Amino acid sequence: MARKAPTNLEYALLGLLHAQPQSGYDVRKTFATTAIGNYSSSPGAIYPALRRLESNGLVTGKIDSSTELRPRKVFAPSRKGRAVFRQWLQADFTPEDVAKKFDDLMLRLAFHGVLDDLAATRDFLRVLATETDRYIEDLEDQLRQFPEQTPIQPRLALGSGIEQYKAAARWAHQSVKKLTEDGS
Amino acid sequence: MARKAPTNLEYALLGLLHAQPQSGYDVRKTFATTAIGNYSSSPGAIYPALRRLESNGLVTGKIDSSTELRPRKVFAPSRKGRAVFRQWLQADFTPEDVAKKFDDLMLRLAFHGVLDDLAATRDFLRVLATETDRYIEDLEDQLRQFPEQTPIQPRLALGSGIEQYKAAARWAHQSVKKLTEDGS
DNA sequence: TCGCACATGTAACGTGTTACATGATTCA
DNA sequence: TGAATCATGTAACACGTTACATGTGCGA
Repeated sequence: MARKAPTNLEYALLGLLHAQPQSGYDVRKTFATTAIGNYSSSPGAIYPALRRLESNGLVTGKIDSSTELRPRKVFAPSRKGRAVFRQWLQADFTPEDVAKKFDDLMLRLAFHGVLDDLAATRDFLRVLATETDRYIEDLEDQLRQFPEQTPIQPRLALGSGIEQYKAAARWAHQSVKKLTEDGS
Repeated sequence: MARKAPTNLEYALLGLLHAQPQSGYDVRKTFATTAIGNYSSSPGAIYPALRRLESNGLVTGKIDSSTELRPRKVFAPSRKGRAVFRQWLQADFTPEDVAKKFDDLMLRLAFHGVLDDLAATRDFLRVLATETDRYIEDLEDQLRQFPEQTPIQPRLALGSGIEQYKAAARWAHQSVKKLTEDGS
């Protein structure tokens, strides 16, 4: 065994199927119209990913012929799929994740509700907040270490990143507070 | 002809070579230690990309045997490479770019200095600022359209995105102001 | 002598992109 | 009749990831 970990797209699909069993076409619409991750809604990505999930036993597909249109294939997570998904949600994350894969962490957060454990979400956000604070210092160091004559454009680009991470940090701290207040 | 457009990694390499002709190993170090894009420093990405640039005539490589270590291959942009790079910097961008490829735009901004035209950078930021404002409204609409019973986690995840884009918008507007003041 | 920094590369693999194919139903 | 929407899929392709290969010089 020791199967390879699912890709982010596969986790995103698994998450959507947790909320509501649905077809590939349905999730394509979701990807096309909402800001979830930034996953492509291209059929060449979605359908093969659903196939992989199915052949790994993480979802089960059933043909729904009840409609008069072309039959839909509706997928739902299996018990194993649910277990794998929960483990992904609860996995530790590293400083590198904050620096390079912030979006992945937001994807996990978006689906954190399936754990049905606000304390877990609060802890997640707490770690995120402190790691983000740390990374901001890192970025500010990089800005300081730019040589004197560095033109303004790279400074601006880095500055944009810093401002965005600062906003994320404020948001994370505030969210922890919010969850602590109405969660206890 | 009608060559395929370079990848972002290739543009990033081209940009670094504009600042200073250097070897693959040199750029790997840069990628490994700075926040430039989030490009990987893996040799399996860098060396083939440099090869592609070379075979498309965008950079030229010269063996530098002056050191006693294993000889380095130092790359520099060609005339054609410089032209292609400038065109990339000046290309229009779409709302989709702001929504899904903000990082790419920051990469372009970081290298905008090679245009040596502060007015161009200011215009770039102006468009970026207004498009970002627009996208924020989009995201806030999505948040409002969440059904009543939506759990808090997806709201938080979307909220994080909104806060980050708001920070980016403030930064962009402020940068325009800064460039207008000391640029005229 | 062991390992690390320098320096460049290759091979297998998996995944996403793009473009195409198919076919039914609904509406103008 | 033709176009749009529903719905699923495949094939070619290119790129990045991971892991491996190779070889020198230097410091412990």
